[in-house]
Amino acid sequence: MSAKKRDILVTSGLLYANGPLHLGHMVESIQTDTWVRFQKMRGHNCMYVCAEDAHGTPIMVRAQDEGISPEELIARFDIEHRADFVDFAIGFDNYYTTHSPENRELTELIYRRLRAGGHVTSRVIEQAFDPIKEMFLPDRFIKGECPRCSAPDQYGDACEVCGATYAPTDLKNPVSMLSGAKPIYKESEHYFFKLQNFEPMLRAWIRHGHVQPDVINKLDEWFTQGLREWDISRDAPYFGFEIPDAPGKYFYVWMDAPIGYMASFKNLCSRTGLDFGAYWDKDSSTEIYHFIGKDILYFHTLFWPAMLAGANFRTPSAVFAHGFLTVNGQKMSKSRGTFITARTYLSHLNPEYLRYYYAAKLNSRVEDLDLNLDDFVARVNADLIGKLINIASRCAGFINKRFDGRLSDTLPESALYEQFVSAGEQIAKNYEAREFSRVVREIMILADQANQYINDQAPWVIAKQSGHQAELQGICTQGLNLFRVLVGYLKPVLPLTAEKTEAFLNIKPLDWQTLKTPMTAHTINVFTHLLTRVEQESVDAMLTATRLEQDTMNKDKPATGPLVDEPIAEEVSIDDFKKVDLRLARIVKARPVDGSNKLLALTLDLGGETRHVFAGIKEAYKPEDLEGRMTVMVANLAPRKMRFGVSEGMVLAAGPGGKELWILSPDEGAPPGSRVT
RNA sequence: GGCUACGUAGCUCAGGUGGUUAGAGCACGGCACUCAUAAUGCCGGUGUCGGUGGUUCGAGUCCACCCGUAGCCA
Repeated sequence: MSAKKRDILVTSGLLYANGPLHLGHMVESIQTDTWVRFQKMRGHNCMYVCAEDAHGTPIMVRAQDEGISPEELIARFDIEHRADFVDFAIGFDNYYTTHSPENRELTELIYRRLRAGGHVTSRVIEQAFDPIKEMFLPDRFIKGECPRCSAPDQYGDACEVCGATYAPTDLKNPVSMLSGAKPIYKESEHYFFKLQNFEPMLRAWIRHGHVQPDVINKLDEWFTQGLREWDISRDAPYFGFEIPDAPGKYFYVWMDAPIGYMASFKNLCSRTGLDFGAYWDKDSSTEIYHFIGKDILYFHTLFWPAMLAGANFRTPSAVFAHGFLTVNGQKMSKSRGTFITARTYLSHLNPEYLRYYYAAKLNSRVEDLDLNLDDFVARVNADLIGKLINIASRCAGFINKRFDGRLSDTLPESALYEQFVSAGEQIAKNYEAREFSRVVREIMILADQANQYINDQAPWVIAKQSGHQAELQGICTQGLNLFRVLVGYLKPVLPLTAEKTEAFLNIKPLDWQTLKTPMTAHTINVFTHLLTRVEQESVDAMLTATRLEQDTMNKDKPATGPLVDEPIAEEVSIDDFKKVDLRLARIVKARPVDGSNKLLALTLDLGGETRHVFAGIKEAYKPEDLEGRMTVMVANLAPRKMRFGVSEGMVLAAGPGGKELWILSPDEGAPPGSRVT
């Protein structure tokens, strides 16, 4: 262990002040908090700051919808988020907001320096504009049909059905999600950060151990595509900071968000007297680490270091990305009832169960982490209750009852204790490297050894023999000392259990150094429940509650579905309906149409008469699957001349279109030509 | 669609630079124990290492393609 005291600043990703925290957010907070607590236990000066991400269109729009100011909205989520973090024992040294004077000042400073350095340019671009709401629309606020596969209801940047990416101008039948109006296109001057100016600097930076090895490949891909200018401005109305010397223009939320890390730290400095410059100046020798999710690598490994370098600040020591959370092997999903919020979890389960389970599965790589709820129950109960807490539970009774809480003066097996102490260096290395799953594995191997020791010594046998009082006291003292070391090693993961243990053992807060000396000739308190088993019923109750919340939310939201997308048409009389002559037909032949990616040419047998019909169902059906099938057609529709020939009728089908289209089939037995009445 | 990563026992995961019969925990079966909110210890079986082909004396480990999962596409 290096005796040198390190100065470390740690951040985790900002939380968007637009919705509740869920168990996916907690992966990052727990990972970061565990690492920070470890550094503090090692005696380093480690500060953990974070903030609410408070700007941008979604927040502005939501506040409008709720009839409140954005400030009121972000204040509400700030309170909710803080409470969630406190209850999960996330020990921020400062939790702030990007909507702060410090952040405005720093954002303006960085912008001015970038501009002075020639790294900012401006030009007029064309952008979608909602004529009713009178505001420019982000891509995610425009929906329409995919230009490639015609899937309806797709966002302006990518199609979730076929995976195509495109510009919102490519969408067919685009509508604004805010007003339902068709967007128009308007010109506006935008400001750009010239990221490409920093390519050599960034290429060097990522090769010097500042990012994980598996991230370098991804970054190489971006370099290969070429770095492009980054649009850092948005037009009013926008909730954010106005750009200096540019009235009506605001900084894009992603511009001031990472600066929020600095602002939160600056706020901490003003409260505690820490030296801001010692951490952020260009020649700073302190360490700065950002823990983030893999989805925001681009911002943290390219834009952010480039912005800092361009504004004459130091760059981060490292960016640590983690994967996403899945629940029972699948993406968290509201419809599957696995979109579990932090608060719902907390109302049913102990936060340390989750801290332990995540730690047991986290490593230094950018890998997704699965919360398997059956495994969660089994693992927590087996490891924490069966192995760890049990050690104390099986020793404490004897010490409390037979020796009035008094531990023996020496350890009977000091070599075993020394072995536990020396294992601490490897555990520390793995903590430092964020290999928490290895940490947990190593600690559990030690816990097994402690249980073996007690089994071998059989204190319950000794207890029945007269004259072996000192031996009994020694065995239990040994067991409690091993337990104390294990809890010490797990303290970054289980701070609350560690605190209860410290109270039970009647000792000062554990750190890495104090573990090296055993606790002897000392009086402990009466053993109390340090941690209880996870009950399957609690997990079930949490899932039930999650489903209920989801149902409630769905009721509040306007329904979606075919009836909403296309309301039932105007009433007609039976005579009107009878004008349409629907007939059963057998599809005798189906073939693709040259030059059309939507149409199939169908030959239909009406039981004596043959019709040729073009049907727009090519994306939904293979021709060979249709041949021989019965279906329903409009038989008296006026023939229509098309580019590919004449269509003599129409086949009935339902669905929004594209791949989502289903033709009608009659029950078996009805002969072709039968009229539908 | 392009790119990146991942895909090992029923479950959750280990398996630097390719090398004897592929490992651990949980679960499961047997035995022991009873101090412990049944918690512990000992013994035991378990896998065509996603698929196909290739490089090699030898591949879970390297290469190609395919399938599946996740993310990114500013």
